[in-house]
Amino acid sequence: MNIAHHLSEHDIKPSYQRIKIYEYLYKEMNHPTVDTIYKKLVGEIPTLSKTTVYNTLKLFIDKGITSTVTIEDNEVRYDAIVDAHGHFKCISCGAIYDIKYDFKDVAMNELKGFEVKETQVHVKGKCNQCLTK
Amino acid sequence: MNIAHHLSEHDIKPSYQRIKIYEYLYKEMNHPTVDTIYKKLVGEIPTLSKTTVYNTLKLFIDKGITSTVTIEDNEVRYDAIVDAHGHFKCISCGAIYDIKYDFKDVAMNELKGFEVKETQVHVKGKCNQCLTK
DNA sequence: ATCTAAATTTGTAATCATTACAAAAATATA
DNA sequence: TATATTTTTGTAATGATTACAAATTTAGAT
Ligand SMILES: [Mn+2]
Ligand SMILES: [Mn+2]
Ligand SMILES: [Zn+2]
Ligand SMILES: [Zn+2]
Repeated sequence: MNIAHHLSEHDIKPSYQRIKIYEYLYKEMNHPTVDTIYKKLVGEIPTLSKTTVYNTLKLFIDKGITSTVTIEDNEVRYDAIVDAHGHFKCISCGAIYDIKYDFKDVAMNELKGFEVKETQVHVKGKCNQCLTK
Repeated sequence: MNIAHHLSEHDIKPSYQRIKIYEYLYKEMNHPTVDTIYKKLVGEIPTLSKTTVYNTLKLFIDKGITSTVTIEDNEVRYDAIVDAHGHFKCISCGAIYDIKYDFKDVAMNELKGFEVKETQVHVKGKCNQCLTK
C-alpha cells in the first residue's frame, strides 16, 4: 500500500516523519511502544524528537488509523490495525500476538440496554515457542 | 466476613491501615484508584500516607486478594474480586460495572498450544442509566 | 514492665512516561 | 520573494509511581 496516500485519505498531511512512523507501525506489526519507535527511527532521522512521535501517534489515533493496546499498567503500545481484535502477551518473551475473537461471544447478556462502543480482550500467558523450548 | 481473619488467612498481618484499605475495597466495590482510596481514608486516618496505600495494594496483589483493572492508559484501578470477570466502563458517567463472561468464548482456537494465565475483557460505552436520561 | 528486634508506616526525593509550550524549521500561498 | 500556516523540535512542567531511610508501632524475650 501507498502510505502517503493512506495518510492523505485520512486527512493527514504526509510529512516525512509521519510516513516513517506509520511505515514502522504498519510493516513491523509488533505493537511497539513510543520508545521502541523512537529508538528505531532516530537512526534514519537523526533530528527526530520523541515529542514528534507522541504528537504523530495522537494524530493517527484522532484520525482513526491507529489504535492503542494497554495490556500492562505501565506501557502503552500502538497498532496500525484498528479493527476489533484481541491480544495475547507472552510473559516469557514479551511478544504480542493478535488474536481474533467472535464479538458476539464477548458482548454479553448483562450488557443489554448498554451501548457498547469498544471492546478490548487481553490474554497473558506463555506462547507456543516459549513452551516448546 | 471478618476482614482481619481474611488477611491473616492470606499471610498478611492485619494492621489498622491494611484492614481499612481492604474494607474500603471490599465494601465499596467501586474499582477505585489509589487516589480515591487515599482521599476517602485520610479522613478517618489523618496520618495515612499515600505510600502506604501503594505498598498495601502491592502486598494484596502479591498475596492474591486484590486484582488490578487497567481500562484506561492513565489510571490503575483496584478490585477486591480476584476471580476472572470483565469490566464495562461508561464513558459518560465513568462508572465501572462488573460483567461475567464465559471463559470458553474468549479463549480462542488461535491460542491452541499457548498457555493462558490471565484474561482481561474491557468494554467501553454508555450505561443504561446514562442512556435513559 | 522494660528492652530489643522486626515489621509497618510515613515523608521526601527520585524516576519515568507523558504533556505543555514556545521557538525553529519546513511547507504552502500569494 | 515575502508571508502565513503547518510541522517539528527541545525544554520545561506535570503527575503517577517507586526508592529509600527515618519514625513509629508491634511482638517477643527477659
Ligand atoms: Mn494488534
Ligand atoms: Mn471488578
Ligand atoms: Zn513467548
Ligand atoms: Zn453511565
